[in-house]
Amino acid sequence: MPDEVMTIGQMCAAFDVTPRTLRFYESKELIFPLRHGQRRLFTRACRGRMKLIMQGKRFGFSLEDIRQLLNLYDVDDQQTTQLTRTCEKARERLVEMQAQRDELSSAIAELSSQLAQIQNILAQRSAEAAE
Amino acid sequence: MPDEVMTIGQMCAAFDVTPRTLRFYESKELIFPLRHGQRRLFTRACRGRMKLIMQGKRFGFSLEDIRQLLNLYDVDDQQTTQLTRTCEKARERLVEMQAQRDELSSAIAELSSQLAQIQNILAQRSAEAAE
DNA sequence: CGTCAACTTGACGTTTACGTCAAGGTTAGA
DNA sequence: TCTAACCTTGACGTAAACGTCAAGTTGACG
Repeated sequence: MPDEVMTIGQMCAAFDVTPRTLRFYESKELIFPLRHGQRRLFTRACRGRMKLIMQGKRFGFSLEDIRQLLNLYDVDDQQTTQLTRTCEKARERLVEMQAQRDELSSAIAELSSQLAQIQNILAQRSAEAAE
Repeated sequence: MPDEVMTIGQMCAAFDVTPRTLRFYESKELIFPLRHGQRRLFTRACRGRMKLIMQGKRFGFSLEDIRQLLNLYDVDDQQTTQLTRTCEKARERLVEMQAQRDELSSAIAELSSQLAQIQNILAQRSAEAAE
């Protein structure tokens, strides 16, 4: 059952993406569906890769980054190289993400503060108007 | 002195942007430099707007959002409409930014955890290799 | 007067991750 | 057998915010 192969439509439903997305990923060599005639057939391996792709996207990796990481899986049987490289990439990304979050946090604080100021002005103004 | 007018080069130095950026902003009607012949001259008002633009960008507003907010300043003398509208926009943006930060935080947590897992595997493996 | 740096407009290019047709092939069910 | 649903490739379009030429002007300085 889990070895059942899936059509593109089923894949779309399963991963909440469009056919265009899956074809695009294939064209970028992120997934390698089989063929039955012209039709694509997505194996269990494809689904595994798709899971990793979706995760990678959440982490903010580019598709090209993801492709490279996925390729290491294939090439490196022992997977030690792969794991080491993945660690490096993950650490780099973590640093970026943390920096991004810090910047975002301070921007949030700043915007909050400015919003409060404006609301003060408006409150005063409406108080004056009520005199 | 503060009413001194600036060339595009001086503006670039002051705001750390390229000439292309300033011309682009003018074409998008975010700033309205004077002219001396063909040359652009950036007034104090321009610099004020540029400050707001740079802030807006930090907050993640699009240039189009920023343009609209800036325009309200000009149109609305009493500025009450402007301030109210700005508040709305700011609140909307704050919600988005907070959501973004939350998502980023959970992605960071997830990636950290996965990184830790991989590092465990590698640690085990190198321990085994040392036997 | 020359020239060099700084300025101008115009227009096409870049990036990423797909969206959106168009035109046609295939297959399952009535 | 016919049709509707699903699939295919190909190719152009989209968004944002500029980058990157090219070719021509202008202004200050020596």
